[in-house]
This record gives sequence, C-alpha cells and structure tokens, in this order.
Amino acid sequence: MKLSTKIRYGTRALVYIAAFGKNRYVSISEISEKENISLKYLENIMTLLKSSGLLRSMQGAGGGYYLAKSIDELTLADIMYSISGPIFLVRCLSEYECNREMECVLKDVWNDVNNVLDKKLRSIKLKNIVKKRKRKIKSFA
Amino acid sequence: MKLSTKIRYGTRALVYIAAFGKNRYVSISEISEKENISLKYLENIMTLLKSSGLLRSMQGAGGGYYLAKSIDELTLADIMYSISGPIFLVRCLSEYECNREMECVLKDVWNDVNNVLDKKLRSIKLKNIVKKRKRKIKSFA
DNA sequence: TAATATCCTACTAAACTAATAGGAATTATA
DNA sequence: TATAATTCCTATTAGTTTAGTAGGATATTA
Ligand code: FES
Ligand code: FES
Repeated sequence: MKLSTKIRYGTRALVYIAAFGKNRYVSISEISEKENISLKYLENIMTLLKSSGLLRSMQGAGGGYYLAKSIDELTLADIMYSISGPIFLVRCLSEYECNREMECVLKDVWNDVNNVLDKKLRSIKLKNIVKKRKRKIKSFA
Repeated sequence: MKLSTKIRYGTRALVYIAAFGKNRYVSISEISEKENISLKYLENIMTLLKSSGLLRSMQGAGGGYYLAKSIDELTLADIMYSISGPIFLVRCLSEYECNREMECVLKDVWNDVNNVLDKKLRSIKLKNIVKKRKRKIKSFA
C-alpha cells in the first residue's frame, strides 16, 4: 500500500497549477523544472489527468495546461482515480460476477474500509491544499 | 490500491481459525482445502503471521496453528501489517531523512489519509468478523 | 519560419507479486 | 519403532506492474 509516483507527481502538478496557474497556461516544462519531475514522465501523467477531465490544455508556444474545474470542486479522490482508476480494494467490489458472495463475510468488511478511504479522499479539496501551502510559505518568510 | 492475495488469503485463514479453532490446532491443509487456497502458498503466509506473533504453532501429526491473542484483540490492522509491513502511503512518512519537508504540503495530507485508514483498520476486530459470519450462515439456514 | 508547446505511439529495465518445489525436522499414534 | 501428518526452511520462477525513456507528429505564437 504505497502511493505510486504517478499519483504523487500528478498531485504535485495539480497543486502547482492551482497555486500558480491563475488566468494562464502552465507548461509541463515549467512544472517539471520547479517540481523536479522528469519531463517525459510527467507528460504521461498529464495526459491521464486531461483525458479524465481534470485538466484542459492549449497546444503550441505559450500553451500549457489549466484546471478544468474549480479548486473548490477538485478532490484528492478525483486526482487519484483519474490517474489509477477507481479504488476497489478487492475485485469482488467492482466485478459483480462473483460466486463466493454467499459464504463471504469479508466482502462487507473490505467494502467498509473502501468507503472510509473514499470518503476521506473526497473530503480533501485542492483548495484546502493550496491554502495550507500558502500558510506554510508565509510561516517561513 | 488493491489488496494483495497474501492479505486476502491470510485474513481468510485467520477468520477460519477464529471460527473453527477453539481449543484445537488447525492445520494448513485443512484451511487450504476449505478455503480453496494453494497449500504451499498458504504456508508462506502462515509463516509471516506466526513470526509477527499473531499465530502460534505445534509441529507434527495432529499439530497446526492457533491464535496467539484473543479474537477481541486482533484487528485487521494487525493482520495486514503482519503480512505486508506497516502502511505508509508515502516514503516520507516512514523515513525521517527527507530534505523536501520544508516546501512540501502534501506530507501532512498523506499523513492524514494514512491515519484515517489506520484507525479504520484498527477498529475492525476479528471478533466482529466472526460474529458477522455466524449471523450470515444462520440467515441461510 | 523558428521556437515552444502538446499529442501520440512505442519500448524497456527493475521491482514486486503470486506462486511452486523439494526436502528437513518434529510429533502423535498404531 | 515405523509411519503418517504436520510445520519449518531455502530456493526458484513466471507473470504483472511500475517507473521511466525515446522519437517524432501536430499545433500555436511571434
Ligand atoms: S470472494 Fe467475492 S464476495 Fe468474497
Ligand atoms: S517529499 Fe518529503 S515531506 Fe514531502
């Protein structure tokens, strides 16, 4: 149970855009440089975030990415699920073709854990993170 | 974020022992058969559970495994951590040698998620699962 | 037309997961 | 004291996933 680099890098990229991308496009190369993430790898990640509708983009010189939704709306759940697909701790929670359901108590248990995790992830908005970030930076100044 | 087969099989094995192993030893072959888990693979898993102190064992004919603690004490957290090590969603939460801490807001965020998950896992006791199991079986009778 | 971007397709090394395999050591019991 | 049943110990292996790399096509601005 470790978060993948895709999720960690992707989250950092989104936080970066949320913090510095007001009314402008943010390029991958800028994020790559400031956040120390491999440019080409970040490209892959941005594609995922774009194709699930969290980001939009503008091609060509001066182009880049921008948030498709408000920072008050975007949550950690959105980010994680966009990158790695929805979280189902066990297969039986996503595939409804399961022949052990009758005997199996654990399904309910895992479902319970799954829900708690999901609820927590949905409660953390990009806005909260950006705010925290500002406070932190202020406290160092 | 899928649970490994080790965790799923290991949990089932423990639930089995908790349900059917009152005052007796339960052999791997019995669990393997009843729970449809590869004998040799289950052996590996039982070793993990034993060496982290959740199970004890008796060698030789008639031997097998038994719980080292009460079912009221053993939690899902115990089981999962015994099998796969403690959960730290990101490295920075376990290795205190981290040079980005100052700039990094996300550490607190991941820590928060980590704690919620841990708390939930610690709240689910083996006893609860066994009880559920009994109720379920009764409802089919 | 040159520079700066995203977009698209593909490949690859390393790590991890899920098993499998064979046999040694221990214990109960016939 | 054999024999069967069991845990214990050490390895190996096929498959999958992760993390990253590579090269070029396409679009936009200046
Ligand atoms: S194995 Fe499918 S519900 Fe448990
Ligand atoms: S990278 Fe270490 S605290 Fe965030």
